[in-house]
Amino acid sequence: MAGEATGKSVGKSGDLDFPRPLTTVDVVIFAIRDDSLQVLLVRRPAGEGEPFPESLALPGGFVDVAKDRDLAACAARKLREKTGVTSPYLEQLGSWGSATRDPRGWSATHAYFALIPEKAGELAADARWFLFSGGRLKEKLAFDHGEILATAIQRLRNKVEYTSLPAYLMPAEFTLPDLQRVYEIVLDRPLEKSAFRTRILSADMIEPVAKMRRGPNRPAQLYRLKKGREPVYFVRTFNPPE
Amino acid sequence: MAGEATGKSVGKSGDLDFPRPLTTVDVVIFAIRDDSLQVLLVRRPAGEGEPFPESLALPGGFVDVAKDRDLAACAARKLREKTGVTSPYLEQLGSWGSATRDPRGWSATHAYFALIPEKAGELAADARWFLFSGGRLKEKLAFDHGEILATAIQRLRNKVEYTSLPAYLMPAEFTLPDLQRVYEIVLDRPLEKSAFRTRILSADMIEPVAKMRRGPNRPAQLYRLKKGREPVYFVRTFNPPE
DNA sequence: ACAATAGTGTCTATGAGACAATATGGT
DNA sequence: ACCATATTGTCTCATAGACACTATTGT
Repeated sequence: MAGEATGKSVGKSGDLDFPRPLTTVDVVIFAIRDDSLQVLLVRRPAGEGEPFPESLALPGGFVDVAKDRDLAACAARKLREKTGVTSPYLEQLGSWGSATRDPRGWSATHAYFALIPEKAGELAADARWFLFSGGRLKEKLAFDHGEILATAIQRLRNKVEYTSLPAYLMPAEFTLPDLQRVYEIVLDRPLEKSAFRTRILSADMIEPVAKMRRGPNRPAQLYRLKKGREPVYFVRTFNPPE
Repeated sequence: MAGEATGKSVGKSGDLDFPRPLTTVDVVIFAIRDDSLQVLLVRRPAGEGEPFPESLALPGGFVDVAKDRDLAACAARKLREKTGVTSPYLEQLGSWGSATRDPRGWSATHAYFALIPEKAGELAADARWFLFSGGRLKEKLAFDHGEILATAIQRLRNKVEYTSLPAYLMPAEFTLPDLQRVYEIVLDRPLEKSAFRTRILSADMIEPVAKMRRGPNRPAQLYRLKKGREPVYFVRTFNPPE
């Protein structure tokens, strides 16, 4: 994987004296707020030499070779710094690298995506939640972050069709109608109550707690995620997405 | 994603004078040969200062900021250099980065995986095919390439359950029993003939050519992939993988 | 005719989709 | 009693799994 002659700029064996791309990590952080899917963005600084000054961007930054053990730790650190959340659902999304995506030079970013419950920790000063109107964000993002965000949403929607991922967007205790609502928000289409309940309950992913949610109508059973934090994969998608 | 203060080693805004990780790209190349799934590996050089001298490794190497437009182009170039194949199925697998995976320092690799037909182009001198015995490779690989390879196999097996990916492992013309055999090789379990045919034929991914494969028994219809090269996603997996 | 593999049909089980029916709280 | 929502049940449909049956070649 390394050490072979790949071009003029790479010298003889063992020689590491050639230009290296910039290496960054970015995190797409999703949460359900106000009955809709929202993403956490930061405002870029306005300093001299800064690319995309004052633009909106995904939270992220350079890998710190002194501080970060590995990429996942770097992503977890950035998530923690921005949201205070320490143990969320964090999955690698992919990487984007090219000569032109950053005006400062060849750069590659490792993108992660995180799902956190609404009322998690304290938000950083420069971070704000943004919602999608019609499945799209209104504002333009710095770098290729718009593309990365679009990929993240696509991946999330896709996986929600056949996995229990939305469970990671829920508070500690929730009802089945709550969970179904989150599925519907992410998929942006209604689901059948009966089929939904059958699927979730037979997946052995949640367990009832000895409490009910009371309201102006029939109370609903409260559930919590089972210990095994692994997401569940269903053998069918929800709808034949025609 | 960049430019914020992330630690002592990162200076003030716009300052890019801090240590950068090494950036590489590695490619996991699969093909069906001799009725089994095989992967292309290279022998690492023995020069002084080379990590893992003479070990087996995935084909790959440093990103060449002068030569490579982007990561995908870099992966395609490495695939072409090793196999002569120019338009295969090439998908990003993920990235691995840490302080310790390469003894030369903090490094991050962008891993891709490729599916190519058996009798594709000319193999590079240092490259050889290796097969899995019992789903595992016998030899140890350099760096964390064993882990990357395991992830690739897992991803391939997983996707074969509900996609048409094995079609990219086929020659230009093939029969349905041929294709079923490739599914079975990758999944390492037999599939039902009838359900298999129904699924594939209703997926509208292949079309018959006006030829039959003849043998010492009933001839089989030959098919080819339809133009639209996108993989097909089925709404169910093959077996409830209990 | 026979062997061998290609291709089709039949029957059952599972789970989704549609939608009706019932249950249980607040007011 | 009535409303609103939770929860369950019924019926139909599509497709996988199992497996039997038919088709078509070479020998």
